[in-house]
Parts: sequence; structure tokens; C-alpha cells
Amino acid sequence: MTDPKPTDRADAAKPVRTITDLARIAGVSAGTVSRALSGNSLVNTKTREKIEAIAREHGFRPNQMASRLRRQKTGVIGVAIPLGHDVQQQISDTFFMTLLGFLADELTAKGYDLMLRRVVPSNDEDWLDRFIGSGMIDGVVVIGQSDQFERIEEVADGYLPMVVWGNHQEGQRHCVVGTDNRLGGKLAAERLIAAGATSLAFLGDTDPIEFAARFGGAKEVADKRNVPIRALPTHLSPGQVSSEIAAHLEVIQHEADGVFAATDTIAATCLQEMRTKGIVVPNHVKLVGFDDLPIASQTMPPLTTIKQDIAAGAKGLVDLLLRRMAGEDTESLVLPPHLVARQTA
Amino acid sequence: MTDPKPTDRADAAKPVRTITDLARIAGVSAGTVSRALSGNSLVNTKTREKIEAIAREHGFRPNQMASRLRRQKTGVIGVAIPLGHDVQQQISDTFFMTLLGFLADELTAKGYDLMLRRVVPSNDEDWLDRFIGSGMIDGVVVIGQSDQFERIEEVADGYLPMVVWGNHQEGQRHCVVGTDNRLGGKLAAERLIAAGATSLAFLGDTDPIEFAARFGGAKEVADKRNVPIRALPTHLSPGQVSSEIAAHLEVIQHEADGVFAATDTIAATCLQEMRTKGIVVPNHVKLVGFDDLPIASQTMPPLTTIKQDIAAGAKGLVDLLLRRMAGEDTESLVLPPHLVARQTA
DNA sequence: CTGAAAGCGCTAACAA
DNA sequence: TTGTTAGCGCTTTCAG
Repeated sequence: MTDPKPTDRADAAKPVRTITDLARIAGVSAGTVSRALSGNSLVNTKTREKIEAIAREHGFRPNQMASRLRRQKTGVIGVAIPLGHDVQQQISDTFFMTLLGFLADELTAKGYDLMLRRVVPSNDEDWLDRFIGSGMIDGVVVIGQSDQFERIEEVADGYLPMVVWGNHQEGQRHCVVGTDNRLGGKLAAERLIAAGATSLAFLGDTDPIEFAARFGGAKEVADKRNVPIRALPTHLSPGQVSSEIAAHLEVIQHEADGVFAATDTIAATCLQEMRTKGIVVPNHVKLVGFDDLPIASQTMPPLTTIKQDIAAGAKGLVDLLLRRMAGEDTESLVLPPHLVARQTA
Repeated sequence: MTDPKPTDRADAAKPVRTITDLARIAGVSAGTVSRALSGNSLVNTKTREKIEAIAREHGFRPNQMASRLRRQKTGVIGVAIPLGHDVQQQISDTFFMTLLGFLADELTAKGYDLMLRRVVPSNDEDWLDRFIGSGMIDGVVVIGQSDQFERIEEVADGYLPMVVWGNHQEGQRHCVVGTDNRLGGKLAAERLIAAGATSLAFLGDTDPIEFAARFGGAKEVADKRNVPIRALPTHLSPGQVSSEIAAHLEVIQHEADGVFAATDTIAATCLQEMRTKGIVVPNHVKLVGFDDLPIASQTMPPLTTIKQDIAAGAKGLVDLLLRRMAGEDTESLVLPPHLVARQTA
């Protein structure tokens, strides 16, 4: 059998695809190669070096798929982003992306890979079971409960290594890490009222439970202070938001002098729309956002907002997940939000 | 054999973990179950329905690890983000995150999963070979060449299914999709000069080749017009940038009336710093950014910038990658940048 | 249309 | 210290 193609590239002709090929070349058994390459077990130093040399020379890497199948663990963490209440919302949403970034940093530091899956639950009943049951991941973090609270609860009953970013409800069964949204809402309303607002509006969708809690908190203090408050719905996708806000501006102008935006993104857009309408912030209307994304400090005037500590959140998610993967049934982690006072309220 | 633990949960006691378990219950062979579940082959409708029913009842999912090992394809695309020139830069960089978001949308639409890996090449010589050789992915997209141009070239010689987001060099061997950075730089400089600038500064690191090309383009038109231009280095990590820019402001104030920021993020920060120093944009200094991130339209005044079409880029990456996975040796794709004229120049 | 059997590439006892 | 063996859970010929 002649090899008809000349080795026109330095590293062509590499028939070393498996541990067995390598074993043959090295004159040892596959088992020995496996041990040598995994560094673990007792292998004669000379043998190991020889094997490593050959591996390097041929650019050989053990097939992870096979290894992981055999060892029944994958070394990858699934990250699911359910896009439930607003299919238009892209995964590119800034808040989620930032959290994802920190998550990737954190997971990488712990030696795990990250498998990202964007899901649209309305098209796909059992997205979560599918992900978990795929055998591709050792654990899962769900970013955002969206409108899938119930489904997540169900799954949590039978699957330990799952942690969810989102809102904490009294008595819920799944492990969540997230900001105390209700408290955040309170802080926002208090700030608005302290700044002189006498009638409030909440700008954003109140369906997602995180947002509902923010509104709920704000409403609680508004009610207590006898300040009226109303919810003005918007979507999350950048396209629609501008015009929706513009449509709300009329009522804001006449009936509200304090606006609590569900997110900084909404707040920033709102600020823009107000400027085009000649509404002066904070003189005519006070405004507070939520998240403290980078943009909050770069609007003009800079946005007063409720800060979520995203880095701490990511760290918490990973920490709890690893403990759950080790069998511990961890409690949820609720992080305190903080008022960041800038110039819009 | 009695089952000692009462089924206190609806879905407890599920010993159906493998296709073989299921086969036993259904009274057929493993092969048949496999065929039934994959939907592909010819299976008696009744048999299939029975198998599907049992699978549903027990919440059974075929193990993807095993399936993929056997079929020698994984259905996952690796996405590597090399953090070379600036280790401090987090994966959370807005531009990359946005691109990643679109990529996830695009890949999901084509039925692929996405495995994200953040790499620090300086700690890890052969990050790319490791990723590719892992057997975990069918193809790879590298987001950003960072300072790894040569390494990517080497790998490209022996591995077809790879596409890179970045800058295109004459005669390069790896398939890249990206914006024509040089042209973008030209557009920026032309705009600045047309707006009346007589001395230019480029604000940003010129090491990464994308940025070098932006600077190169700007320099080309500046030289042609006899306008001086200088590079003022900054890093990319949010922490450092503010103070670095502040430090540069002195020279900008005295020696430049047109600044071309390497990215919108830098431009936005610059805008802020200038305001604190009382420098009025665009009256005292003209400013143009690069990327057209959402923030560009939300600064005050809104940023004139060079737009990269990120969505088209993501689509291009996926399209080319899939063709390469099918064996085609595709050309690179260079997208045209566009000037978005707002109010800073 | 279905069963039997042979692996995908690797790891982990168990012997030697 | 190393080789041998038996699979991980699934897919896919090849017979029947």
C-alpha cells in the first residue's frame, strides 16, 4: 500500500487519531497511553516522556467525547437563556450578555466549558428537560425565569445541579440567585418621592416576574405614601421600545412627574425621547433606572439607578452550582440592590 | 422485589436511563428504539408510537454524548474568544458580546449548539489546537484575532472548518469575516477633516491588527491631506480607560481638534472626560467613534461613528462556517463600513 | 420491518 | 509499572 499523495505540508499525513494509534507507535498498550496522557496514574517516567513526545509530534489530543462518555461527566455547564415573554428579545440583551460574560469568566476559571443555548419556550415545551437530558452537560444555569417559573419548579424537583438567575419567591423550590427586586423597587420609589415626585409611573413590562417584583416594591411604598403609581407597558426589543415610550410620554407629561424604568436600557431610551419632546430631566420629570449598566453613567444627565451587582451574581451562580453538582442542596442567594444616585432623580 | 420507597413525587422511580432499558420495557431491541426515536428509518407506526409513549412517560432522552461519539459529529460549534493583547479585557466587552448574541441566534436557527471558550493565549500556547482537537466541536469560530494572527494562520493550514472574525490581510490563509477596517479609518478621517479638523489623534491601542488597520486608513488620508495625526494609546478594560484618556486630554486640547476613537466605548468615555474638562464637542474638538453600538445614539451629543454591521457579520460567519464544514474552501468576506453622521463631527 | 452484533475512542478495574 | 478486558450508550450495517 503506497501513499499516493506527497506530504506537501509539514504536518500532513497524521494517521494518529486515536490513543490506540499512538500506543502502536510507542510500542505500548492503549491503557498506558491513557494513563500517561491523563497525568494521573503511575507510569514510568521514561514511558510517559516518550508517549508525550509522540503525542506532541503528531498533534494528538484524546477525544473528549469518548473520554466523557466513558467517565460519565462532561466538564461542561449548560447555560440556557429562555426568551419567553418577548420572543423578539434577542440574546443580545445587554444585561444578560454582561452576566453571561462574567459567568464565562467564572466558569473558565473553574475549568468548565460553557454550552450556550438560546431557547424559545413557546416553540418548545420541554426545552429544559431536553437540555438536561441531553447528556451533554453536568449542570445548568438558567438565565432569567422569563415566564417559565412553573416549568423550572417542576424540573427542580428531580434535578439537583441547576441554578437560576432570577427573582426569589417565598417557598419556591428551585435555587435562585438574583437581586432583591422588590427591595430595588422600593428604593427607586423612595428616591423618586424624596426627589419631589408626586405621581409615579413604572415603565416596562410587568409580566416577567423580576419586573413584577420591581413594580410591586415601588407600589408598596407609593401606596404607603399615598402617591399614585401606574404601570406603562413596553417590550424589551430595542426596535419597539422607542415608539412605545414616545406613545407613553403624553400621559407621563400630564400625569406623572416620577418615572421608574424597569431597566437602564429603557431609561436611556426614555431620556432620549424626553429630550426630543423638550421634557427636562430631572426638573420636569424625575427618572430612575435599574441595573447600573455602563450606559447609566454615560447618559446625559447621568442616570440615577438601582445597581445589581452582576459580578457577584455570576460568582454566586457558579459557586452554588458547583456545590449542587457535589450533591449539596443549597439555599437561594438574594443579593441586595443599591441606589446609585446620579443626576436624574 | 418490592419497591420500599413510596413514589412521593409524580416522576420519581425512573430507571429508564438508556435506550436498552426502554427497549426491554417495550419488548423490542435497542436498535429499533434508536430508529424509532431518531425518526429516520422505517419503523412500524405502531411500534414507534408505543416507543414514543414509553419514552415520554419516563422522560427519556437519548444520551447525546454517546450518540455523537458514535456518529462522529457533535452538533456543536466552538466559539473561542482570545484575550491576547489585553488580558484585563473581559469577555464582557460589549462589541464581542453583541456579536456573540447574534451568533447564538444564527447558530441556534441552524440547529447547532454553541460552546463558548474564553482563552488567554499568553497562558496557553496551543489554545486553538486544544479546542479543535478536543473532539467536542464540529467547527470553530474565533472572535477577534487579538495578537494571535500567526497561530491562527498555522492552524488554518490543516483545519478547514474554522472562520475568524477580524481583519483581512492581503494573502492571508485563514478565512475571515469582518469589516474593512482600513476603509473605516479613512471614512473617519475624511469626516473629521470635512468637519474642519486640522490635526488628528487616534485614541486606542494600535497593537491589535483591527485597530492598526483603522489607524492606518486614517493616517493614509491624513497624510494625503497634509493633516498631522498621532496615536494615543489606551487599553480596553473599562477601569483603565477613563484615566488614560484623561491623561491624553492635555495633548488633545493643545495639539488636536479631531479625534478618532478606536471604538464607541472609548469614544463615549472620551466624551464624558471632555465634558468634565469643559471641552465642547464638536465645537472645540470633533469626535468620531467606531462600531455603532447602541450607546452611540445615546450619548450626548449623539456620536458620529463608523458602523459595523454586526448582524450581517454573524450571518456571514455562520454561513461560511457551514460551507467549510461541508468541505468547501471558502473565500473571506469583507463587509463595508458606513459612516453614521450624528452630532460629534 | 426488526434483531443481532460490531464498534465510535477512551478509561478503569483486575491481573500479571 | 503495564497489558488485558470490559464496557460508557448509542447507531448502523447485515441478516432475517
